[in-house]
Amino acid sequence: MKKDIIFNVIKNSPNSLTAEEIYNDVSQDIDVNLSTVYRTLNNLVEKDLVTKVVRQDKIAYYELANSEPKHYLICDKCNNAYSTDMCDLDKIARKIKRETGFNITSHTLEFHGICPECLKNVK
Amino acid sequence: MKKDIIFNVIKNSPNSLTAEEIYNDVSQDIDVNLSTVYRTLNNLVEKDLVTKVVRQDKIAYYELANSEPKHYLICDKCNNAYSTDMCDLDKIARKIKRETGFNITSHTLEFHGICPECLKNVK
DNA sequence: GTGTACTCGCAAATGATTTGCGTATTTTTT
DNA sequence: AAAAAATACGCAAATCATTTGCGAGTACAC
Repeated sequence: MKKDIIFNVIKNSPNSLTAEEIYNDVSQDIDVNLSTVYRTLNNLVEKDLVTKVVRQDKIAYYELANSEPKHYLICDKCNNAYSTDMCDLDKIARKIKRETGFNITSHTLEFHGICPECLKNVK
Repeated sequence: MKKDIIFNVIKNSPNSLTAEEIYNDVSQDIDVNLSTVYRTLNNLVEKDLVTKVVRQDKIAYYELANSEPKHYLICDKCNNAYSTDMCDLDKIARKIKRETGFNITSHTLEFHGICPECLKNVK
């Protein structure tokens, strides 16, 4: 069924995707409705197979759950998102847990700025 | 003018506010339209007086610019947001800049989990 | 005083996402 | 395998935060 096809698109994508990107991709192979994509996506998120992250642009991005942490470098010029694992947040999370008693289960981190590509073009 | 009143609400609030919260607050004193609040907010953000952060709930939160970094502990039960500065992201940002050439200008960090209050009630 | 620039309110538009509902399609039960 | 129960899906309309067009009101400049 369509759920598998949608899930595969996410599984095979190196970066997180919007519902629309997923819809466009899936549409090339099968006939599907955008609302079905959204419904399926919510389903996959509920089942913890997919992670949904809302970024500053207010659009939800989906990616495989348990894939590496959701830390992005987002270029404010070209709007591309690069992910990075260059961050030791787990340590910080543990510290917060220890010192505040807040039971942290997930986190999102978004760096904004200008990517090297765009920096070149500015000059 | 109304811009000052709106700005003051933000200035005097210890935590970040939604447009609607600001609207409700301001409405107690003066007659104002919600679209004016939004327009003013965008204005203040443009002038770098106010910072806008979109959280995972897809709602924009506004706070005084240059106030401490935007790191939140958000409880998924009560939905309260606690801010924390217990994180050394500037160091990480510098490292990323150094190693990738990405020119980072800002960042947002959101921890999700259950706050100590709600943890108590669960049991 | 007349022009020019803001500031606002109001109603309508936007855009991502959700939902109601009727119809297929699959799965379970007998 | 047929009937019953549960899902999956398309379509159109609804949602909800936020934005925008437009016309009226207000302020400050020449």
